[in-house]
Amino acid sequence: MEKEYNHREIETKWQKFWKENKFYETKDQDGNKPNFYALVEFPYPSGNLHIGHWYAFAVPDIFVRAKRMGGYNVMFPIGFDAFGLPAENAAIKNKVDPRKWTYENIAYMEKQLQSMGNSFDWSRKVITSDPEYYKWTQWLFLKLYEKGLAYKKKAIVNWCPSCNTVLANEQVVAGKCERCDREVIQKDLEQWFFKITDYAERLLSDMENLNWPEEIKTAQKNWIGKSDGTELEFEVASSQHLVFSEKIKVFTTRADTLFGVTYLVLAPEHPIIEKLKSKIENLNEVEKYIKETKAKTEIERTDAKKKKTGIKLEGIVAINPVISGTGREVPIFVADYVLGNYGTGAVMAVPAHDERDFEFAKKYNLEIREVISGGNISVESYTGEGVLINSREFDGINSEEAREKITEKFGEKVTKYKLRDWLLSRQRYWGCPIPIVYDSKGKPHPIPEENLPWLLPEDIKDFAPKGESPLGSSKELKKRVEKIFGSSSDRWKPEVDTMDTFVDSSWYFNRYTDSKNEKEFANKEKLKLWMPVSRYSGGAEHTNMHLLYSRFFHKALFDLGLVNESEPFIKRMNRGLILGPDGQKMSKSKGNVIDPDEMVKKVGSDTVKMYLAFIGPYNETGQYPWDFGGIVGIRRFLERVWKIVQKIEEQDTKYEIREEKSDIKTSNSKLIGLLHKTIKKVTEDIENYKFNTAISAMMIFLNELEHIPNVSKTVFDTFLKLLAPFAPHITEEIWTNLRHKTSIHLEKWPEYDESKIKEENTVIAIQINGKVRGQLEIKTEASEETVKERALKSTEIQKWLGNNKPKKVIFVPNRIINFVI
RNA sequence: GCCGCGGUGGCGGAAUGGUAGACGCGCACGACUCAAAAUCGUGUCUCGCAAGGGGUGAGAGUUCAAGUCUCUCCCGCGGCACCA
Repeated sequence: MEKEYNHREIETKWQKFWKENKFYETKDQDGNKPNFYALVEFPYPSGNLHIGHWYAFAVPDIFVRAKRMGGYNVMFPIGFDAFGLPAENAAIKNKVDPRKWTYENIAYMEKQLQSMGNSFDWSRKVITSDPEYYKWTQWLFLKLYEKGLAYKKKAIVNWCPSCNTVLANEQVVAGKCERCDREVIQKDLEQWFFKITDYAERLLSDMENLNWPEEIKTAQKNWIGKSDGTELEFEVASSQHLVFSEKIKVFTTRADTLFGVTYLVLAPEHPIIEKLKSKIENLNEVEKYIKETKAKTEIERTDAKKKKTGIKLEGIVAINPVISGTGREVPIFVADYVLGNYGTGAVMAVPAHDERDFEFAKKYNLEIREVISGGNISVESYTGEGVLINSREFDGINSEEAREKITEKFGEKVTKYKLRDWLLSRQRYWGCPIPIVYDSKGKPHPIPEENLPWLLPEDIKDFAPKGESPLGSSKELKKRVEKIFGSSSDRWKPEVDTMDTFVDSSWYFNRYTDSKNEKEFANKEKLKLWMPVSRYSGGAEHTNMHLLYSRFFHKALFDLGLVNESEPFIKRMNRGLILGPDGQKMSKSKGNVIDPDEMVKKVGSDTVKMYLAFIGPYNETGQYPWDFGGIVGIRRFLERVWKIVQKIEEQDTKYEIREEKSDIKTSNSKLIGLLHKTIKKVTEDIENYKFNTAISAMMIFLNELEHIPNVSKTVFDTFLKLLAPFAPHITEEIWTNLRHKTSIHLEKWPEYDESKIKEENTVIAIQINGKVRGQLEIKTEASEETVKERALKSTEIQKWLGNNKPKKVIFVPNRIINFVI
């Protein structure tokens, strides 16, 4: 074996070997091995692999390799989430075809990914911008459309007046356009939506069965934002007490405060304003207020810190259904702090028991009527619960009971969610075309299935957004529509928007199970073999978007009978973030970017991968700064492993004849014990994604191994197998050098023997009143009596005890004996 | 404001309620060397010559025993944010 650890040579060699021998192409079934589906979020082909990709892919590969050695038939697929804005921006900036830009990036990144030495199954690769893929995105869209889960409606969207385009919520930063810093405005547009709100309850309740970190579950819970409450109707009357037929429905979670209502507030977009137009005496001012509200961005409008504004509707009043006589008629306001898209768009205001209403009432000098005791409403609102007062027959009962009784008598029990429908239309070129055409009346019709994939037209020169999707300028698309639906002038119009890329990524994990199927998005039997995903690793930023969208999509497919289960991901792990050496987020402008290619060249892929695994616990979403010093520690470790092999090889030639027998003799039992302890620790830590402590256990073992004169080959072989998932190249090289005929990665994962972990002697701490006063080395599993006897003999302990007799003795086997005096 | 996560050496981080600081980095000293690097060895929370004392954001509590459990507070990070 070579004296020097030449990582470049070794890594290239084995990567080639694994590839040529199709090592990681997974069969759908392999003997009686159980299938295991390990998934990582597929990357966007930005053009360059950064350290974050390494952290996202190389570290879970440790788990995957260990699982494979552990006897599972593991599928670990990879692909590209290839549609999206950056390609289009590059196209506009550099006048290149987004298609060309994307596919060149993919080719380059694939090469970079190869250098990682991951055990990816490339044969199942999916690229979301391939027509073979997006054909099925479109097909699934149409299935959802048929079921009424995809629909079109007018909606208010974020619009950047200088970029001339719709922005996704995440592209709006503090009310400004992410790219040009221009103030974002609101615009009314016809848009496609998925009816995710229909699934709110199931998305919420099905979380119980998911083995996901609690933090993700609570984040999704908050996002869905369920609240149980009551809907109540208020009649509307003129100031002359003439009751109109229109009523105002309000939603409240505090029906117990109904007697404290002193006014109603409508959202500016509430339809009743239009209906009662002729009755409103100050209509001009009201319309002016509404217009002003619309000019505001949603961010501005929903800023809770902003002072509340509103305007009273003169000439009309609302009637509190529970009050007769004074206080029965209450004024109605329009105010932008009430949202049109939540609840009923109208609220009953109870200033005594709601902070916002209190603030508003103070400003406009409105009545504050206390109905729940317990607070001091002359100072501030009291939002807690309590006993009802000023509420007639409900006086004296508590809030909870009152809510039920009042709801039963005057209203209706309802549940509301904060979750909004998923807006999927994008006025963009580089996305999956929405397979819809419109007839002369503007009614949408699906593209017939035989015409899928509904191709993204290629005759577009200008990708710059002009307010309408670039697809609108395609002659080819128009012709295609005419060909299918008839050429009688321009009666039929194609949909020109494309889909949000989150649609592409909401079902890709299904496609991996059957990525080449031309007849189905995935065969149901194949799906059954792999789905649901056994373990999904990814970034915390996807908690409320990708993960929620995917869950919704999968449930919809389940209801359509297309998949076999209603949840796609059994277990989810969120990883942390790698920061620059300065502890800041890596960014070109800060100049703190670590280039993985460069690092790999310098120290090798095994070292980079292992360092990332060592940097901190992978099962927590911490932030870990890159440390050049830290990585040399790992490199040193691998070099020491390399070196110790030379020692074994020397011995091996010396003891060639009794090669396999020499092991037990030359290894002392202490080392064997440590080996089994190490197997246990590494096995368990890998399962829990605590790779950092697994590595430290292997370091401890190596430290010990280096101090043993004769290193047994089988002991070392076992150690090497533990290391194999962490450092696949170097271990493969050493393994063959040790004259093994087959790959180390096809070896069986070592098993530990609990009985061998126990050492002969254990050091027990002797405490007096909980303070350590001495130590005692004694036979493992020694009884309390023995330990006590030996401990009390110690002069040190005698000194501390003096004439005191222990009142109490606490004994924890193999750990501690504590004398309480 | 609400929700979630966290706060341990010079640094990244270890610790089923049971000897805090494993492992790695850094640093110091030593060996090897003409010398340096690399490598190897020893040491490295803190005060103290020592015996011993103190120490896991602050304060209280439970316990024979608290980094770990409970309460109050402070700080940092992430998410949501007028959701009635």
